[in-house]
Amino acid sequence: MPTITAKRFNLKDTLDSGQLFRYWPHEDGYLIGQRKSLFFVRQQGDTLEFEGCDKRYITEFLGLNDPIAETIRSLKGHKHLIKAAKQYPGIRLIKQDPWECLIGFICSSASNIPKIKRNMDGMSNLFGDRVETRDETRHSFPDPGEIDDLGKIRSTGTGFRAKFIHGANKIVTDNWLSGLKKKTYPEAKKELMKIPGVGSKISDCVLLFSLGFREPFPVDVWIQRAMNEMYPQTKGMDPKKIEEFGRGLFGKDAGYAQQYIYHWRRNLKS
DNA sequence: GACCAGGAATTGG
DNA sequence: CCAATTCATGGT
Repeated sequence: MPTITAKRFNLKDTLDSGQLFRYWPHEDGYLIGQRKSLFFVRQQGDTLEFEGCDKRYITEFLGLNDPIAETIRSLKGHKHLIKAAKQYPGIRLIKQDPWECLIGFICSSASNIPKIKRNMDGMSNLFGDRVETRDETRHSFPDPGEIDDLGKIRSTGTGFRAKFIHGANKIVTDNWLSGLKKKTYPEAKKELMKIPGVGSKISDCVLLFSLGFREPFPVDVWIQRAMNEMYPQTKGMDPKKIEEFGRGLFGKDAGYAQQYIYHWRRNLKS
């Protein structure tokens, strides 16, 4: 199997930090689905072994070239944050397929990770094609335009989000999504929020986890909780205010700050 | 501004 | 165990 060297990287923490939904523990690694592809990755110390995709792709996907030392340096004045980052130094922001990411986070509203996984697997099974890697079969994630049956979308347990997914499927294209990368953060966010079911939090997730932006600071209940504890002055602020507070505090690396805080707080005590 | 949609997961008693 | 609460968005 081909390999890559990845220092101070942790595959498990990265995958389990709530960024993507179609991955499955397999043998002593993971199978990962992204649109038409299905690939396998396993970590052995500083070495990543992979199969089913090329080296350039997986390096980009896992954020292995992110200047993480620089990010930590620029955040080092924030002692609460550094505590979280030190506990999970191997987390990276991943760069996933924007369309699949968008639908995943539309599913995420008022939901939870196991259920989102079921929604996404269900839509792949109903609308996607068979794909195989290492003798395992999964289904690809459908393209924009292919998720065209509201009843089937409902049947995967998406509930009131089904009509948002159906609506997004009608108006979004891959080209439109890629075009957002060239815009500024506020402009790209404004565009994304035109999609039904996409508010401030979900657009920030898509910008951060698929379109390469680093300054979004998506605020969900876990971030709100953690920020209230770490920065008491945020108590009583609504999510929009906390988002502004976080971006003001952490600046261009607010996205990484958010990811450290989220994973740390969710894994606290248990 | 408060409530609901649909429902599994999580928390509280 | 069973009941209450959680949860992001858009519409009323």
